[in-house]
Amino acid sequence: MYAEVLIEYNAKSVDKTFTYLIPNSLKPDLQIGMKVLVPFGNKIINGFVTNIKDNYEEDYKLKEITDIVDKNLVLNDEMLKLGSYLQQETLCTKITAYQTMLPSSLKVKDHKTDYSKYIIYLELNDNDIAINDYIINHPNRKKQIEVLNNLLKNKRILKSTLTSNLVKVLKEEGLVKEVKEQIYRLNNQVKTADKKELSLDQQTALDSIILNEEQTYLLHGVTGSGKTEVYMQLIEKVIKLNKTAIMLVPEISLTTQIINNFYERFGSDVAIFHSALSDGEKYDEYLKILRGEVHIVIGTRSAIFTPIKNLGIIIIDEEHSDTYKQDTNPRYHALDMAKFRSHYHHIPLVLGSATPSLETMARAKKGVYKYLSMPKRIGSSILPAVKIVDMTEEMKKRNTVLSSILKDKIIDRLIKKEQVILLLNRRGYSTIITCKSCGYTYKCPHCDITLTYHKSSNNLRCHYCGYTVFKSDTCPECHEKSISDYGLGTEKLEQEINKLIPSARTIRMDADTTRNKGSHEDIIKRFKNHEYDILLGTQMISKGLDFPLVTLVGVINADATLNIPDFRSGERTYALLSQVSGRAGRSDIPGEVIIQTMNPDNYTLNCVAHHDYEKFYQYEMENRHKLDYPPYYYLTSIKIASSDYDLASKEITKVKNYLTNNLSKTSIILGPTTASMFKINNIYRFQIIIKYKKDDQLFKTLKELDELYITNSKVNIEIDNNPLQV
DNA sequence: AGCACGCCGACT
DNA sequence: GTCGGCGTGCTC
Repeated sequence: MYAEVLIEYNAKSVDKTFTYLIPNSLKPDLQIGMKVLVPFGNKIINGFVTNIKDNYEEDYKLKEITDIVDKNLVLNDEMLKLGSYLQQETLCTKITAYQTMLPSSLKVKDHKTDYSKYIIYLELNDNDIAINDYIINHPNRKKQIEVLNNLLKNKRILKSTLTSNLVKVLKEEGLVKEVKEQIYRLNNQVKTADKKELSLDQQTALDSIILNEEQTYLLHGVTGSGKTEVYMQLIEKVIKLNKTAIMLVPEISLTTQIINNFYERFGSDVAIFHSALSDGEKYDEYLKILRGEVHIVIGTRSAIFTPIKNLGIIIIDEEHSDTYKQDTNPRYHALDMAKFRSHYHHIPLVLGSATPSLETMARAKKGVYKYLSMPKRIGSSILPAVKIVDMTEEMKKRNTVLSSILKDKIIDRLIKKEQVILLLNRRGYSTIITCKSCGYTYKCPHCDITLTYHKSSNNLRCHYCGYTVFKSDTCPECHEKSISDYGLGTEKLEQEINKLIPSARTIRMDADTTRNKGSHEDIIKRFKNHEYDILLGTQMISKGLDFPLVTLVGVINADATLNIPDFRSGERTYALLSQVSGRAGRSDIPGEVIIQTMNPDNYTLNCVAHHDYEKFYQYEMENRHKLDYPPYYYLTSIKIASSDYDLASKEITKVKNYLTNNLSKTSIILGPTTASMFKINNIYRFQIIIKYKKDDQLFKTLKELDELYITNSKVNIEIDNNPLQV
């Protein structure tokens, strides 16, 4: 018997199978879809079995498979097919596709590593005579006799409750043995809640979703309309049919409330799966899923690859979130993978959002997806009133950070003992540091961007490569003492608020204050406990949090997100601002939102203010139509990266010619241009954008292009189908 | 990816 | 004349 094995070297040049002999000792266990150890060159490395066959024709001296990495882990037929779909879609190497599907803890270096966690019990060896003799012969060994008597009564004792020496002696006498039992690290969640009464909208949505049928649904529900309850009752229905469910959420750390809801409702029937778990935790959750011990998997993007059997429904919450697309290789979108699985099992796929992506909404309008709407908040709470404040007017009054109306309203909430959330989508202290006398600006020497000033550490940092330099008072160019800073970051905002409203207790949440594990949850918990009055931070404060005391949300600088040069910046701004607005007034007290901007007439902002998604959608679709952008056209981006500027620019021209000669004439090829992040970490990037509606030549051509650079060590090609950013 | 083999420049 | 640069090709 022979096995075809993919080698775990992620290089295009070894992206093919190698044939190995299967030794007799492994024949009973080895299956397609298992990880193995094989000799390759002069090393023993990991591999992945893609096929097992009885004969081998070629005249080549074969080596034997050394061992199986983990007998527990086998990818089934669905997973193998999903893997090859992933590989095709993203043009990644085959081995990358399969590695992506397995938890990273299984990239075993030392193959003896066992990620299973055990609990060890002591049990008696069944030898009553020896035990009796021992007790009689050693009457003064009281501790040991106590243990033996205890064992005669209770069968087993936790080893960890006894001293190691005591255990050692009993084992040496041959009286007891150790028994290992595998345990899971995350466990013992107790079901405490029952299902809630549904509103009419919720009930209609729930009833409209047909199980056992392949269909994608868009569940369009405003913030606070109770989407989570619909998900939970859907899953209950699925479980009653003895089937299982996967629910994807954007980021686990930001959605702990959803997870807790699920734990409360479903107890230990839930496995969670995301990248912040430790290797051991991930291994455990993966095993639970593989062994069929849970019916529900909740997780981030990568959870779409968990091998849960008998799948009955897939739910993607906050469907519009960018986090569902991986921005490193393989550049897959979880939605595509979900569609594959929905098709494989003939089951529904539910996309939930308050602000659907234009692509999704367009498909819903065309009837490709079934459209379900929940336009009202549940209970007595209503959507907050939103006011746009013209900051050009405020600037004249020297109110550079807080408009007078926002300041007054904050003070009002402090008096009423209510809470405030302030969004500023830029971290650090200030965004630009320049010399007033010579115009010098600090830029990163490795990247093509300006450095951000961080006051707490008094240094300047590059937010792309992490380059850090100490800030001096004098200009490094002209040595004048005229360095000054412009632009507003969260750090400065916090300081300004402490200055303007000294009585307010503020807490800041951004990438800088949440670096340590658990700090995120800590900030949320302390704010919820009303240890603070104001939570300020970047977009991470906008997601899925439910603070009943928050009645005011302020957007400090709406232009920060609006002015990002990307065709999706309007869509992102709409989603972000609606989401953060949704944090206001979640309970009985109505909420209020203040949006500060230099562009008070901006269409997108006014749609946000009127909670008018439909109007925004129509307007934005018109723009997309005029400019041939998605959803009217598909996009593919091709980047050429090299540390050699001239080489990269030469190669991108070659790529352009190749595309022009091979793609269909209906496809639009734009560029080459410098990529939006032109120089990062001393690597230069040029890019070409392809816009197409239908191009039979596209995938073939992209593949050929990709292969042209297999052996080129100086130039790298990066192909991204349906990129989120261009 | 890693490693060996192989063909042209500055050195004990 | 040799040491060593990294270009090319192979690994079941």
